[in-house]
Amino acid sequence: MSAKNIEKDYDHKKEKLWCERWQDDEIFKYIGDGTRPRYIIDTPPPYPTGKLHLGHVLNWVYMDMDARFRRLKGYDVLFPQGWDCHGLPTEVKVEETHNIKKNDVSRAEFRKMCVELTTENIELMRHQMQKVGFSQDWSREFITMTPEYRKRTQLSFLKMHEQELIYRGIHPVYWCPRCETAIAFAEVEYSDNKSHLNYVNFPPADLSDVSNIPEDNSYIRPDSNKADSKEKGILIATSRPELMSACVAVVIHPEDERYNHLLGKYVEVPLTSQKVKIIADEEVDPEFGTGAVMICTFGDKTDVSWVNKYDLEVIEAITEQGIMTSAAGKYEGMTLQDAKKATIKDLKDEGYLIKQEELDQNVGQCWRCKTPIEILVKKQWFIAVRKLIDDVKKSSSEIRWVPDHMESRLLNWADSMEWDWCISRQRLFATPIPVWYCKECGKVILPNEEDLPIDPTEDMPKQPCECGCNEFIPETDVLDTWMDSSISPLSVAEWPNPGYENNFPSTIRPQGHDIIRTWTFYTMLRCLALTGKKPWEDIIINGMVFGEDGYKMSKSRGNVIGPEEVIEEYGADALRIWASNSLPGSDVAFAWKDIKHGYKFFRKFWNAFRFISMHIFSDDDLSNPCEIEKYLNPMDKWIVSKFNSLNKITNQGFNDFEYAKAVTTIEQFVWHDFCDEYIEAVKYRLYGDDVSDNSRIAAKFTLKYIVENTLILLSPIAPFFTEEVYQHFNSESIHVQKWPDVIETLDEDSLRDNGDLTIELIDEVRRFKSSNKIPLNVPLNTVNVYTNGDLEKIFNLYSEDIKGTLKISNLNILIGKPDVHENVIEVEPDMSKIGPEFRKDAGKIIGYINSHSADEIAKELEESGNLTIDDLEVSSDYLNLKTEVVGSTGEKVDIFQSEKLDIILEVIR
RNA sequence: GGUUCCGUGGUCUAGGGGUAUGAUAUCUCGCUUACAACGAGAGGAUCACGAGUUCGAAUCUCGUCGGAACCA
Repeated sequence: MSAKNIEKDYDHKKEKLWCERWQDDEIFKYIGDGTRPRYIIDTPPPYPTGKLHLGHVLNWVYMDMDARFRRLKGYDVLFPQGWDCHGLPTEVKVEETHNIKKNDVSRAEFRKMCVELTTENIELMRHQMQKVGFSQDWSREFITMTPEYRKRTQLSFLKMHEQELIYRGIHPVYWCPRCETAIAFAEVEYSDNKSHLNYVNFPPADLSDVSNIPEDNSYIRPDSNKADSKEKGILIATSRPELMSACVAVVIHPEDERYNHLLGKYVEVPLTSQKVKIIADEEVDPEFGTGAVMICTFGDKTDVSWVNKYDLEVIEAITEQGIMTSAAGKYEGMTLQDAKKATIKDLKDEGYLIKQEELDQNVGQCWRCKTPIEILVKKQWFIAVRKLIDDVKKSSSEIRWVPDHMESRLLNWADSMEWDWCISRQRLFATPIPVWYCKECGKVILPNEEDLPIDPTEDMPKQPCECGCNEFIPETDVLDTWMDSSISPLSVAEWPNPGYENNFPSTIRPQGHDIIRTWTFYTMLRCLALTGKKPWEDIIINGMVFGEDGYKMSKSRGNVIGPEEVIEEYGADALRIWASNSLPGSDVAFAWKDIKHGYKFFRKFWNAFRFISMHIFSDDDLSNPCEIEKYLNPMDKWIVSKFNSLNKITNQGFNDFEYAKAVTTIEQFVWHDFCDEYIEAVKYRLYGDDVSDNSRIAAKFTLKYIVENTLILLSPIAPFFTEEVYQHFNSESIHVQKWPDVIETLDEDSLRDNGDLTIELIDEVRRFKSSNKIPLNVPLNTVNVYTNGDLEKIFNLYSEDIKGTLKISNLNILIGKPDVHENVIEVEPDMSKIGPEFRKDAGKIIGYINSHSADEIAKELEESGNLTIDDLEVSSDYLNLKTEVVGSTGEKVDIFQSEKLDIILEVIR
């Protein structure tokens, strides 16, 4: 191969050829036979929207770098990809595209349309993922809408039902009256709203006709004795007067002196006239409104906890559609809004309403349609989350969290669980709840495991009910989508097939911090319930992606940038390098300049490769490292020792998920140590006529070694670029290579340090040239380096490289000082020495130095060797003296003093 | 409202008891037989504010203010 074949510029458009090749060669396939240590990734199954966004990219770049790194380290990596298909957005989209309502067609037909749309979207996203270079084993893909997956979800339902961790119960649930479905806590969105706080008089109840006053907290049904609206009872404040008909008690703070004489007394609810007791609870804020609150079924979450706590009755005043029921009396059939207006008007007319004031409210609404949610009492299926909280917390402590502070999000959430997890959904496109009810006795009938998956609306139980009845009512509700995705590590391991334990728990769960309270929590819970084990060893959390404006990327904010536009212009590797240059857990801002920076880095690396390609693919034989190593000169050893450091730092960076550290260290090494310093320092050996063959071959060998192996370190981050270059060295893919070994014989700090000092000297001469307006390539006649004994030894070792790199004809490295004067121009206290030594007196010394001129101090030092400050003796060891040199003879020389090294240069042009 | 994270040159960022790293932008100089989309140099930060601990605080502690995210 010769230089002619290397393109002038790196072409990122070639990336797509490599993805095809990798897929064809199946180099990412999981073996799973245990011959190599296993590394299992519990890949998140994204919702197939059809569009990959930068949040996905960040999340998947972490996974992909991890997968590729572990492969280099010899692991058998299982990196699967799943799709979490079920969900309301798809149903809505299908209704839109086909211009239908879901009930216009049969359940089966509607589901078919959803499956079609989802299949298309998966295909699109699969393709987009490959374009970013993600190295999943696509033969292990899992799709939650398939029969195989549905079988697992339903099986997990049966298993948990057996353990009585799943139950059907009457329970308050968040309900969207528009979507007519229960929704999970996580699906409730809160938004600030203006509303009114109504001050309503609840007059004292006339109990004269009531024969038996209940001993508990039950309310008393309306009777003929109607109270006078004007009679002063208790003034309550409410933002939801339309729920007055569902009022079952009034609650005050136990220490509120305005009201506590009323405790246990009954008041009459205006308009609907039931008589309710006044009770006390600490939760009431006496400062808010009037300090007296009505408890309804259910105005908000606190109502639910009070109803439970005080064993209050339940009055259902709202239907699933958000319409008032017969319990609402004359308001029956009205919408909530109409009932509210009518109630307020009636309260006013009848003299109950004392005043209204504006109220800033934080209203819970449906995340999808933004309709305010209600709390209804419904028969639903639940998972008994609270039984498992302690297990989840214990399991969490056995998992390594990266970063560790993310664990507190899970623990705080687990501790705040008040309700169980409602898993029924009144939708269509989801895994059916595998249950029938006996038409006769109402018994819950479950299918046999071997018959799964089933759809109770299409299949029937194989046996009659115990009561003899052979007619069944199918459960039409379906399962919450988290029921599918929260068994992903089990699905990845192909649970419950024999041998699943080999691949479970997963080694790692990579995910965003936004779903710790959902996906993480549910997965831990379900895996514990189903296997008794934690789902993963490690969990690595990525942050959210922000736009260039500093806010989280979102459509509504209009700051979204798609991966495809970045890839088109700068390539996937530039995008990946942006993503890699971040910390787990921290949010990452997108910035075009970061992308450009990555792009520039690849150009720089490409050019370095193009340069060395002109030399290393030559007639010189570089194939015998053992032989060549003998001829490595000090500069070669320096760059190899620096590479050894790089190897260790990146290894540790990848291992600890400190990707930013890995990528910046590689960049620094390539750009500065290798390109700016090493390549410049070997040119004379490549081009010079008076250079030995051995020296030339050693230089070429070193160039090749560094580039070839640096590519491997970089390959998890930039799989395309590194493959493109690596192909010039090896016809095998870079992604099936091994992580390079540290060359122990060349892994000494002295090699690195001495080389660094020499580089510093070379830089000083360059600075000298620059400040004297001498072009860099102009040869210098004589350079005398005056320095101390330590540096003299080092520089002499490197003298050939110094001469060659800087084109110096005569280089003399001497101990001592040239015939010049040195003037002290600045004295700085060296706090790192003065502090620990003089402790409390440190301030005195600093004061002395600041109040005396550099000249005075220099004079004192010269005369007595020390500074005498009161009773303290401070030698020059504790001071940093800045000096300037002035030539003392008439000789035509340039004098240059280094600020960093103990050297003075004397240059004769 | 709760929880968590974060405030460091104009902008972004590393570090985390001894006057601060790097990037980017700006200015100056230079065509290094790979790269001018390059290289060298310069200027530019009382490390959000206040108190405490300490000889010494950007760093530790407490408080205040500000920002963001997640959740209610």
